[in-house]
Amino acid sequence: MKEIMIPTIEKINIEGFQRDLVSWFQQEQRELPWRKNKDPYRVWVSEIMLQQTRVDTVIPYFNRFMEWFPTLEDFADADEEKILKAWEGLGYYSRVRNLQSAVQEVRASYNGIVPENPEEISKLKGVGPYTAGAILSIAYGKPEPAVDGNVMRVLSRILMIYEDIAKPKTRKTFEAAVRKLIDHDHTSSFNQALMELGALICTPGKPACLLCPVQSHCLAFESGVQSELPVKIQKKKSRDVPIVAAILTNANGEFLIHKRQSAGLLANLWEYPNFENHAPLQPKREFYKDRFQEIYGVTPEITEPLVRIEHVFSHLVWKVDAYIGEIKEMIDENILRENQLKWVSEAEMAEFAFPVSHQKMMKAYKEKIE
DNA sequence: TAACCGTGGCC
DNA sequence: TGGCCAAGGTT
Repeated sequence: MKEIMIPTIEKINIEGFQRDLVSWFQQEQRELPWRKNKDPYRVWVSEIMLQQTRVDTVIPYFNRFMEWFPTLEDFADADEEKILKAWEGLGYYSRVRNLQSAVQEVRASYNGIVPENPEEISKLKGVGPYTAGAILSIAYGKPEPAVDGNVMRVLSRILMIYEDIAKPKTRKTFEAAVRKLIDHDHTSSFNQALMELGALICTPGKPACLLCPVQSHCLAFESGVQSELPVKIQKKKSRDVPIVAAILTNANGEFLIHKRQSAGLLANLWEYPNFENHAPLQPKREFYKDRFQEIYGVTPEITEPLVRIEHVFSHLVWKVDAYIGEIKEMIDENILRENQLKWVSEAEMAEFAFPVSHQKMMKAYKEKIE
């Protein structure tokens, strides 16, 4: 175990920094639903939702989640369809499956009490270094670092750290810095203050240094280099994936939906039948009909084009060509089951979680048939 | 380590 | 308009 050196930390007036940062937070913090109390379950849910997701996006999801699952036990007992529906549109869907798995583990192994030490809490699915530190410091007052993108940006400027924050090992440098800087009497406020400052003042583009409560402690401001920090290498471009999809109906006015596989992209979500179109120059309708038969065991009549949708993911882009089609013949129950297919009415469909691109397909369909 | 894993807002 | 960004974790 090699000790991490941060030479510039010697230049910081630590007590003054703590005082200015914490008092600013205690006066200026936003009122947010997960700040109403320190219930570890609520803190936990909020931290998972907030991973890579903006506060304004999370707020309505969090409030609805607490209505649906007020306690840890309620969530532990919920069925998978319901928890995915609670997450529909938030993205990174493994978060909610890991959260339920972890909550069930807490109930089974810890008598329903979220563990308050780093070793145990870090074993829970979906709880990494950041989330562990956030729960421990916010809910339990433990002096643990909670290093997210905000904290790395803020402290890279305060301490003039030029390490590339896109590299995983860099997080350890900032954890070491937080361990030196953290106010042991106000762990919750201190950690949240670093993030709040990053969100409101010490922003990526043009930081509002003139409004900053810790400007007098900031080495980057002192040197006028705050806009050069943090150092972050750019990620490479994502690739395009051409997709053909179809909203398929039967004589009863029902829609054919398909459950995605239990691992990987959009795992366990429902979707309209589709496939990767590796032969985009093929003549359309008969070719598509054959592909649907090969993949799903159903033979639709593709009647007309519906809409083109671009679905941007972190690392790839779906270029979706959506069509409308009909299935005239009766499909055997075994075929439906084996291929994870289901006929549902419009009302029933509302119980299932869909990716955003497929929600857009249905929206376009409804507008078209009006 | 680097790739995978969503989505919406912003400039 | 396209790249960047947002309270990351897993493999």
